[in-house]
Amino acid sequence: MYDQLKLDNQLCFRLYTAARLVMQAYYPYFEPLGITYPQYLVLLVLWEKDGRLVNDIAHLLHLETNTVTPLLQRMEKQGLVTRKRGKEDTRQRIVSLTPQGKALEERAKEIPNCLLQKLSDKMDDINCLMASMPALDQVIEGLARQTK
Amino acid sequence: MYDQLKLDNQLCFRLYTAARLVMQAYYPYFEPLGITYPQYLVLLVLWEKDGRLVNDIAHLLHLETNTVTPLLQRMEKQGLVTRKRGKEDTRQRIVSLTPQGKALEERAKEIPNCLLQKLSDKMDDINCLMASMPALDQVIEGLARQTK
DNA sequence: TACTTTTGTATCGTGAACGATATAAATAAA
DNA sequence: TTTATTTATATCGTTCACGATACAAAAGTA
Repeated sequence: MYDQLKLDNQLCFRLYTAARLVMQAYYPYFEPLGITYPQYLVLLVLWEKDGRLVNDIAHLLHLETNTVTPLLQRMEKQGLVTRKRGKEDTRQRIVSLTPQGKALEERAKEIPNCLLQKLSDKMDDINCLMASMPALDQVIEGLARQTK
Repeated sequence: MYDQLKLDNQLCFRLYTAARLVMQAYYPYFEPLGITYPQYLVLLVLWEKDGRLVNDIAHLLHLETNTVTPLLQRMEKQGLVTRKRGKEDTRQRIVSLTPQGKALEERAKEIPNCLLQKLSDKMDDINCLMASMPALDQVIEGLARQTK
């Protein structure tokens, strides 16, 4: 058994597991809003700046457009966004929030705090991870560069 | 726009993105072996100890059995594992490595180092994250507790 | 202008991930 | 011993995630 192949030694396994479990922790709050975690991410970027192109959203989230397109189609069907064709460039899709989509911001704003409260006994560890966010960003940037 | 709803402030988005990008970084190495990242995780736990039950694997990976069962079925079809019924308890499935599954360990052992080399210019950040692994484990434990 | 390439999005197929549900075997209770 | 409950897997339906591919519009080239 090679040490580098032990689950206990693998950073990636932690990231993979932590990401999934945090998403699961979000779901009790998403359910009343009728959204999923990736849909929440799309809403986050649209709440920051409305009327974006599919490609912009995909880049911001480090996703492929063939992931984002069906995601947006589902969100359109649910009445959260509209997908209008671009005026000058008719290939483009301009994704905009509907009133319902906008209204969710108010209802979502407390969710991050709720999650933190759930983990109030792990506050030291959370702070440690918060402090590592720049390092995470660097690694993400390094990995994103590879695939270019 | 609420600060806590900015993508830039969200730890979870980093975890989600980093986990996906690390998986993508693995794929060039997985492709010659014909496996996926979740299949690699199953192999990791079987290389550590062969002949496990579906439930044990699921618990170790923090996955549901309804995720693991189809995963193992695909791995069986590819000839990486066998799934034999338990002798005493016939509901159980004893998952064991085939010779091919065992043989992959030798070929996989250098993969983690290869990944590290790819990120050699981000070594400081990697070390920072390695140092945060106990914090990540604590948060994972905290979140896993919630869903029980 | 006609042709080629690039760009923006969409479709398709496959493998996760998970909630809900099913099923059969093992265990506990009546 | 019958009945009820728990346990170990499995099946189904939906949503991601992504490689491969398609396609039409836009931009560049001959």
